[in-house]
Amino acid sequence: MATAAKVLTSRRSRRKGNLYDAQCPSRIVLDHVTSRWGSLVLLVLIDGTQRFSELGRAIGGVSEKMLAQTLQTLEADGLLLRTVYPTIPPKVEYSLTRLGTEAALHIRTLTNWVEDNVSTVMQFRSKRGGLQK
Amino acid sequence: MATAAKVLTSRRSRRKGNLYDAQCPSRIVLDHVTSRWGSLVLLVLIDGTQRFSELGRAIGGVSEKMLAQTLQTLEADGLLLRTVYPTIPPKVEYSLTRLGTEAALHIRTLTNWVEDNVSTVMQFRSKRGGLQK
DNA sequence: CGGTATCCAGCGCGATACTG
DNA sequence: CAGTATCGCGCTGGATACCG
Repeated sequence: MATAAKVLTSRRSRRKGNLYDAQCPSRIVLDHVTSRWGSLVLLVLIDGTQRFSELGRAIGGVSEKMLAQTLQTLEADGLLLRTVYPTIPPKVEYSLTRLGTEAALHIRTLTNWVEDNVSTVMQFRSKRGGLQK
Repeated sequence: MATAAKVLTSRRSRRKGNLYDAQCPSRIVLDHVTSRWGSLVLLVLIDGTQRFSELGRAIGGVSEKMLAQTLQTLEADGLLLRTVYPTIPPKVEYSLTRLGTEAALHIRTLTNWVEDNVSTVMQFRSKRGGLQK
């Protein structure tokens, strides 16, 4: 139906950016804050400044490589601040910027909702008897 | 310092689930709703019921395989409802459940925030001159 | 139309080793 | 301590073909 197609088109054009494109900046930033380790870093840093190794221990199960990569990305996005103390041994602290704090609070809202509703979801899944993936 | 470790421990135990474990149900559900195509499906369905091919066209760039897989996952999670009309040609409609609507609105809040702030992030990135990944 | 089945290329990510 | 460099495997996901 042409009408249905038209409705869809108008719906799409109403959106500000289009997250539908993988190259879209919004999509990229969204991927950063919702990524496996990105979201956890943001959540941990809500509680305050942390050092590199503290972050690693607090999160758990993250390799140094992925932690460093994640931190670089979030810093480049302006979501967190990296402070280097030129001492021996070296000491580097990470904290949220204003932008990062906003992002982190949104992530926390989302994760809180998930945690509040996960039992409902799991009941649903077990009834269906499958797809425990 | 032992104290720092203690603080961290107490911080972690304060959380309800621990998203830090990849096998944690909460983490899995979070991955589903924030996944590449999962979030887009939820956003599109806020506007109302859609057929399989309509979803595909509305989202754009998604393969049939990934769309089907995403829809199965979200249906298994109880986030969306799949209605099959046994006609020829077949017709299948997808709509959000109450749970799915809640999730979708949270996703929309997050994506709206990202779109509102993406310009700030991009300015930040271009100043730094690198990491356009 | 609305899927499933199969194949396989790319790269995300962990493991390991090394550095200032 | 806080990383970077390199290698290799595993799984995600796209392309293609087929089905009810």
